[in-house]
Amino acid sequence: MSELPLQNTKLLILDSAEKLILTRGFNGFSYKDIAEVVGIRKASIHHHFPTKEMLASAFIERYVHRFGQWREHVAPLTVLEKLSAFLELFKRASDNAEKICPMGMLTAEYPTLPASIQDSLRELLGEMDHWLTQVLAQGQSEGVLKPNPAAPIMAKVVINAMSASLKMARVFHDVDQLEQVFNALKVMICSPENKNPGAL
Amino acid sequence: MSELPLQNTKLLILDSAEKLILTRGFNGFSYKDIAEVVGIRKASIHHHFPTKEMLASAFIERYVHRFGQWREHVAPLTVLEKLSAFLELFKRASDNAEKICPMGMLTAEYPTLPASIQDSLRELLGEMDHWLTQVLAQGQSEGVLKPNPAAPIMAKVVINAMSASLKMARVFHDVDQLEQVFNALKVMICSPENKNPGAL
DNA sequence: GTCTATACGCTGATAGAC
DNA sequence: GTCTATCAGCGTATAGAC
Repeated sequence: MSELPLQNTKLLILDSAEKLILTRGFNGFSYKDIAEVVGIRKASIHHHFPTKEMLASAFIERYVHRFGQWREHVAPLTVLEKLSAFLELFKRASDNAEKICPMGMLTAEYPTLPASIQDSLRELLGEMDHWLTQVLAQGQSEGVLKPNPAAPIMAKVVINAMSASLKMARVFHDVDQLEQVFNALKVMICSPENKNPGAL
Repeated sequence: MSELPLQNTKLLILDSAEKLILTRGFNGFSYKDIAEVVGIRKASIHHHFPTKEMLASAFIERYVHRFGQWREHVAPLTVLEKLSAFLELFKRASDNAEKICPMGMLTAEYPTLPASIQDSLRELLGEMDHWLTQVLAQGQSEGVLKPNPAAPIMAKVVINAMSASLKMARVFHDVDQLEQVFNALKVMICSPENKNPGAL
């Protein structure tokens, strides 16, 4: 009667791994940390995820999957609405300046990561970059965004700035920085007639 | 006759710690790694730097000091020249896409860092932010930079984008991304009459 | 599926000889 | 200043009982 979750020890492990990876990094947490959160012995974790590498793999693959779902969810929106949704994505990822995004964490740890995680990370980065590039290109062809810089580079500027802003927000306990940086980016990429702050 | 360096074991340790921190992170290297590079036993390192925390402290304080020297060095330059020098700083920090900057690495590891390192990092971030904000504000008052967004936020966009670009350049073995992102930022913040790429 | 027990390398750090 | 020897603790991971 007290155990609402039926068969989800594996899910609990994955969830706490996600939180730990996004706060402390792949090299910054151990099975002991998860065991304490989930309430089982650390040896038991190996039954669900035989190695730490497989646990991290499951995390990042779920993240890729979720991003795919999110893309479908925002597909019907306009370009400017999609950009707003993108900001919301980062704000949610921030979790009150406690976490950062997989991009910010795992690219920093990159050389120390198992090869399979490096591969999955590049896939995730590629998908995010591709999505934003497409959105920005559409905005440029519609005229709501400035024609320069070209969409692929503009996408890199936006993603990189947002990703690093998550980390700065955490260091200085200041979630507002996220929104400020985003609004600045908006000013920098939107065509003049779309710059009024209330429009987005 | 074979030993050119006179009294610099301590310096060798600090140098290799710097390289290791900027490639693998504070949590990604050990005294063993340094011992192998420098050619002494790991116990000997403690004679020069009693704790790992003190070693990291020495690294970041040297970095802050160097940034101070660099600031003096570029002081006589114009705003646009200073921005160019700033790009060069990141290109040098990249070291052929092998390293990232202290900002990118240590802000990711932030919650796992000793308090003294967290403090030094915030100091470094503050100094970089302050310098760039001043430069951008001057550029805006001179009219070479766009008046929006305001200099403090514009500085955050630029620094964040550059810092994350270092990590992307490393992941994708593509140093050119650094310069592309920088040029894009230039397009986004420079007044129209200064946009010609050859000018900077 | 979870447990206990255990393996075993690596970690930062200390003591004391040279 | 560097060495050897040693430490306690933690890391991932395995074996096998229940």
